[in-house]
Amino acid sequence: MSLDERKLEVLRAIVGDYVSTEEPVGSRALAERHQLGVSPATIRNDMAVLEEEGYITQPHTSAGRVPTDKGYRLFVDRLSTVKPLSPAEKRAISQFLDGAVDLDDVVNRTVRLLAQLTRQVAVVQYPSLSRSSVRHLELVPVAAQRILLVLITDTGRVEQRMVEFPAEIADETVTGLRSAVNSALVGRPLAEAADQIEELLEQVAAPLRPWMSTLSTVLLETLVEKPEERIVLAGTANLTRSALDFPGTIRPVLEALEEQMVLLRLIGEVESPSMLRVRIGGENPVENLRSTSVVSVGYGTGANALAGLGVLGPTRMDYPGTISAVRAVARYVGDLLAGS
Amino acid sequence: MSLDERKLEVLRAIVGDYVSTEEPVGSRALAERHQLGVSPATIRNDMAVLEEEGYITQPHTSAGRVPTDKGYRLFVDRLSTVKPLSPAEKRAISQFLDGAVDLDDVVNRTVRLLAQLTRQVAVVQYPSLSRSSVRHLELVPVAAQRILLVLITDTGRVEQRMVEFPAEIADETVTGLRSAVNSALVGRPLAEAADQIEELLEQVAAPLRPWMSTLSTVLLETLVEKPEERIVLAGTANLTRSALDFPGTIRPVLEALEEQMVLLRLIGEVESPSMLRVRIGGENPVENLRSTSVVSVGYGTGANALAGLGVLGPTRMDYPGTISAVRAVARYVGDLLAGS
DNA sequence: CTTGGCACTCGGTTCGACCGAGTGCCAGAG
DNA sequence: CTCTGGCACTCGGTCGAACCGAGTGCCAAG
Repeated sequence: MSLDERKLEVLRAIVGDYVSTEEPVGSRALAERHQLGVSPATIRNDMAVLEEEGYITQPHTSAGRVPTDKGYRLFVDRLSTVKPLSPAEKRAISQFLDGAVDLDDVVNRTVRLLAQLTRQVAVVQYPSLSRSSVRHLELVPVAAQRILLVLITDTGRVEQRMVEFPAEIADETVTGLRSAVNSALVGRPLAEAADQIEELLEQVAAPLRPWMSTLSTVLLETLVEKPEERIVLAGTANLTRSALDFPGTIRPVLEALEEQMVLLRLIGEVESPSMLRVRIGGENPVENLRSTSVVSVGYGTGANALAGLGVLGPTRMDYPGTISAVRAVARYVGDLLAGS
Repeated sequence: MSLDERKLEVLRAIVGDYVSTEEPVGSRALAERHQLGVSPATIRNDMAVLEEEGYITQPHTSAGRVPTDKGYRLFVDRLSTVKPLSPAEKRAISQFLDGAVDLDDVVNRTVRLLAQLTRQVAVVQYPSLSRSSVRHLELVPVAAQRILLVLITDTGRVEQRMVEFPAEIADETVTGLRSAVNSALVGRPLAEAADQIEELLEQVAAPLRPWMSTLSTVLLETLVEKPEERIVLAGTANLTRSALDFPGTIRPVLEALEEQMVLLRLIGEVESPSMLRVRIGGENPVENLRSTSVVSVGYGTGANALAGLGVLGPTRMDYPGTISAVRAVARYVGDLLAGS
């Protein structure tokens, strides 16, 4: 059942040629362009075996072969060699990302850079709230019974939420609440804040208690139960580069990309940075993305991942190049955030 | 040169039929579907005149007629009657938008709603900073020489910016700066904040001066000189609905939509709410969008516009329906923000 | 001014022929 | 047992001819 060396070489050549030419590749072309040292007829025999094993397929009888998802998988796992970035690309990364003034800026630049570098659709997640800690909480009165709660995390994210109280709230009350929540929560990971918030309600001075009750409900809701994840996209125009890659239309892909939840499933499930993941075609959990591949990786400061980023493109993509680019950008962004 | 009543009626019928069938419309079909009271031959004569005047055109000799940009323009200006929203649509708007918990939520819901309602690409701008006032400024120390400046506006926008100081900064200094900037700027429109910021630098207590110098530079830069505009999109998948509408590919359109500046030019230039603007095909300032139409309107609280929103679609769009939807959503969002 | 008639144009479709890339199989050589 | 050259076969893509039909422009008559 195992394939000998030459058959693997043939598969590698097929993937390489198909990715660059966008056309099914036949035995003659293969023999000409690569030094395999054997005749087209021999290659045909190898191809027959590869097809039987499910690594390649024929679009129709008199056409060349095209890799299947399984073929790409083997290629990615065992046949591709790392393609280091060119100095120009490395320079582009640092030039593009240095000079970002805040987190929004970092994320926006990153997603554009990644789209440009890979010529695919780029996806970048903001540092996940659930993996961040509280740096500061601010309460800003905006109306008699309303205050704006502003959360600032150690990763630089700033989140807002309106809090509505059942009665008018005095300035001293706001001050009291502010120092109470800050002393209880600053420095805490959001993921572990639930207990603190409940404790807070008990420990706080009696006059503040009713207010704190409302506030802690909102805090629990927005910080712990359903912390908002932010995701940005760029390079959707790259989907139109080769119309052949998608059956009929790119519509289902565009639809999938509009769903936050889908994007989160694609790139958000990361544990450690530098853990890179490639999902090829049908391996993908999302129905609409069965004809695309996703390369994703975690990025972060040190050993723990803050969030994910990645790119999405046709299964016929330049895996080695894309993987290098994604990895390099993730590392750079991680370092950048660690320094701030 | 002026067209008589029947010719206008014919143009209206052509636009209507073409929008719904997506096919060039001929004289026979026109006579059958509309009660114009004349024969196809007569309609042909009218069409010949309309074509000579540039309102309609023939894709090729033996095809029916299609409206030109000029034809759509006349239709929008003089021939279309307002199409009120159905009760179901009105209900959808209020259900969809009520229950938003903060500005991000409002904007996100709005853009999705608009895309769904019009079945086009929806564009919504956050309340413009230059038309907002300062509600609160917060300074949060994040490192020895760094603080995070957080601006909260009366429209609920929260903006952040990192400020780097040349030396370590003490807590009292931060407190001093915080109260200084707040007392000087709270309640001021950002557009008029420049003078205040310069004054601030002179009036502030001497020990704070060097710090204030750095801070005021950043303030000027981020609040006055290049206030950041935010824009969100939804419904790009709608571009694929009819492939015929775009010459060859939607690529140029997707590219244009990725440029913040382009979007800003399309929907950001509004003076008063309820001033609705329709840009048809070639009227569009952006090269890549010459085959699309944009319907935009300002939204705001009371008489002054906060920002713009709108939709973009093929020139062959249902103008009356789209215009009503855009107007209704803008009004609803304006009211929603006025109440918060 | 309107109408019916008529010749004309031209894009779209269908059909058949043909070409060529590519395959699978087989027999013979190494 | 493996590789190779030869050969028949398949089948998608292209080209051209024929044809159909929608739609037009023009004209003469009402």
